Amino acid sequence: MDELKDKIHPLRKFLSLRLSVDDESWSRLEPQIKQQHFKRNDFLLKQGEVEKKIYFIESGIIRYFIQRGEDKEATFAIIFENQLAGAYDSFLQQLPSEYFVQAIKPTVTWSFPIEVLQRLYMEVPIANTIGRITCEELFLIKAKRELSMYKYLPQERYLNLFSEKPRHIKEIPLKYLASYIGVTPQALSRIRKRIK
Amino acid sequence: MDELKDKIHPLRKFLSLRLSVDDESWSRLEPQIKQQHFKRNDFLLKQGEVEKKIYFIESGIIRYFIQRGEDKEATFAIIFENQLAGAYDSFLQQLPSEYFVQAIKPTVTWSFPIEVLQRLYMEVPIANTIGRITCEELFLIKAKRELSMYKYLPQERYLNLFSEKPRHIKEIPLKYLASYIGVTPQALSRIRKRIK
DNA sequence: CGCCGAGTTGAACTGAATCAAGAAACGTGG
DNA sequence: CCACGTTTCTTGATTCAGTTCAACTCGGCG
Repeated sequence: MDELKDKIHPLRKFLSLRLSVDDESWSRLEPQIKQQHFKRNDFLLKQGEVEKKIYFIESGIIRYFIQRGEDKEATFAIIFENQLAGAYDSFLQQLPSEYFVQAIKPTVTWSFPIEVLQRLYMEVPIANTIGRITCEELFLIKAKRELSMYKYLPQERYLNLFSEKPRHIKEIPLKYLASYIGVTPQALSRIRKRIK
Repeated sequence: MDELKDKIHPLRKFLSLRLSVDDESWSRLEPQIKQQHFKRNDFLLKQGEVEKKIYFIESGIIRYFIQRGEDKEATFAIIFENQLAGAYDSFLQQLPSEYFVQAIKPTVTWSFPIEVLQRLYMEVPIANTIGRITCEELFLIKAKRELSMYKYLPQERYLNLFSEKPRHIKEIPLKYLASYIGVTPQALSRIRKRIK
């Protein structure tokens, strides 16, 4: 029990790298944050649902995908531990999500519900800054990915991902990776053979 | 002169649609905001430069593009009047931009320098909220575009743009539109013929 | 042991890029 | 305001990377 108390909260660690979080503020935030566990293939959110939470990924991997036609899907984002996740566009507008958010391996998250966040904006000055930082973080991820889609070819994107997340890449089924870098599983299989 | 005084500032109008801006706060912000004019093909920012400002587009059209190889370029964003612009990723990180930001017709902007914004975060409570709203706005644009790239075919993207911005689309050279939609100018030319 | 999903490999097809050339539009200076 | 030159757009022919379809292998799990 004492060990748990001493261990710094992973979300606090994440926030502390981006802004200064004093004990007073943290003690107001901390009780609002709930842990959730997801099994492989569990959904954090399905298409048509409205996102009510922002998730911080303590461990695991999340993918975002949309459905095209009856049986095809396109994975357009993959999020790893120590990143923020959730259908943030649905969250901001409180409109139904056009895509799915799914764990692709067992995943542990910490999340704020939206009502809590909005109340905190009023009550705790730092919350507003957290809101801004959160959004900036998510913006940068999207901007980076957008650029990589324009700057690099599929095989280059694969190699980039490989050098950025060598440890994780093995845990992601090839079919999701393929979709993420913008080709069919067959094409990625051939890319792999070519570069090996 | 009196007419000018009475006319509501276009940026204030923009902000008021998203949060309440009292006269007191506005009077602190207003003197910090500078108008700038750009001619056709002027650059708001070039690759390698660090973005120091956030722009609000009063009128005109802006495109974002990266250079590939020696002579090829890819337009990945087009921004119209009453939207925010600038290399926001470069701005947030204060790192050199990987892309260019350019006016494709005569354009009038209002902009905050970054130092002012950061000072305002401390001094004017509402500034923090403006920072958040700004970021949310820019995030939603990116998220929307990302989805449209996955959900729709190039000709559908063209038609969507057409129905969203019929007035503006004529003012954008086809080669930029083509790139934005994700095809070559030749291919877009053929799409046009096909749907007409 | 046999099934099923995932990955690999092969062959044929296809849609868009590229190469090339001509037509139209644009703007710049005389 | 016209004439020339440059840029943009269109159209055609060719090429090619990646998709699709299909068969086969591999590995985990009931």
